[in-house]
Amino acid sequence: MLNDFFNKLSKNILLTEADKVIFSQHVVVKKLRKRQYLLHEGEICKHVAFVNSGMLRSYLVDEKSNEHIIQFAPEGWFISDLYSFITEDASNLNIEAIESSELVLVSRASHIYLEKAVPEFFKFNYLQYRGAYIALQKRLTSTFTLSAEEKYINLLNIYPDIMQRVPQHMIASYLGLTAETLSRVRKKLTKKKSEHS
Amino acid sequence: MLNDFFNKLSKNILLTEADKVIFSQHVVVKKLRKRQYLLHEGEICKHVAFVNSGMLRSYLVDEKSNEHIIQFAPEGWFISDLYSFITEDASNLNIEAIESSELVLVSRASHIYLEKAVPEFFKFNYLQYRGAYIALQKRLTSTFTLSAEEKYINLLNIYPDIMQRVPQHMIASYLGLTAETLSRVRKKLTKKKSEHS
DNA sequence: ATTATTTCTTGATTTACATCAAGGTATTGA
DNA sequence: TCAATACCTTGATGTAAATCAAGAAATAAT
Repeated sequence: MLNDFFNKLSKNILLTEADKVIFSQHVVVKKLRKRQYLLHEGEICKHVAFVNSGMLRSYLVDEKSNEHIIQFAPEGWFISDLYSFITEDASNLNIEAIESSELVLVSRASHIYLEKAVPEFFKFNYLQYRGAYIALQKRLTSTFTLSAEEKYINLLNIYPDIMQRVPQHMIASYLGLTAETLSRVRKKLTKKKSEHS
Repeated sequence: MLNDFFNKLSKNILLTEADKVIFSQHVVVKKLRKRQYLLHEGEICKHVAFVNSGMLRSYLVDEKSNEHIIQFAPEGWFISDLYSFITEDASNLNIEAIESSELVLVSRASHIYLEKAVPEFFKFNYLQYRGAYIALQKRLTSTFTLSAEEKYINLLNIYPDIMQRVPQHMIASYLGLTAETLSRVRKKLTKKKSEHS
């Protein structure tokens, strides 16, 4: 049940069997069917979720009720609203399963406990946050510097696997484009490709 | 010399006098005049800099040679290219003093050493990265969801102090706007204000 | 003091992308 | 298996912000 979770942690830190026992006492496994929610905006985010299988997305709905996808989380990834999780303020985000998924949930109290009880977990989170910050900075610069077409190509290069499993309008939403614009970009790209041969 | 630096750390962690001695042996104080650089793109980022006084900016230059400001760092802030600092890959960023500044520099080797020798420093960085990630996510969502005018107002609310010290074209660059657009936004806002009275 | 540089403004024009609208194609579900 | 959603495409039109251009103000430098 927790194997994938432990393997993920073990990629960056050293977990003893004793550590694993501690973890197993402080996490919960949960299943979500496609289109079920882990978090609705307005709620306090109660968990960090590790995705054992399936895929989730977190997104925000703006004034004009357009959705903006913050993150995709396929198997092997974590997802949460870290801001709400830490501050216990109401979240602006929604977290939804876009495939039927199995999750390992860590509550706020458990998260704090585990960082103390398993110092390597503290280190793991240090690395996660640092990496997430760097990745997000790249995303920000790509939204500033690239055209719609370049953003799309760039994204395909970074996450080819994820982009194959996700509907186009969600890719558009992640990139800050409309579905129509992305459709036209794709058309142009296939035309380019065929001319190339 | 290092008082501001220690005060900053002490806001989040507990530093002993012994810790301070260790720090003082592993950091370097450096001054930059206005328009001098801490980092040029293509170089490996060798330091994390704490700003004792003055202000720096980090920015990236795109294909069309437009500048995009990633970060402003006035006194009390840290600045670096974390990606390059960690991976030792060449940086895409430039870091420049926009006022004459005094910095406390921590090299990569010292950073690693200090995190081991002063566990509280490791914790400090954990908190820094986590906070930076959350702040950056807010910045990303504001670029997705807000109009030019809203972005500007939002930024003034978050960093009123910094925005008063920085030329407008740099504010524009930070927001992903042109200087002309920001100038027009500001004109419209002063008009609104005068109508209000 | 006055030249030079940087910064800001304003107008005219262009452009990338959004919006609106409507039909087509899958996929899902009783 | 047929209706209902969800998803994708295409065209026509609109628009916020970029670009181009040129001058005015402010700051800095000699």
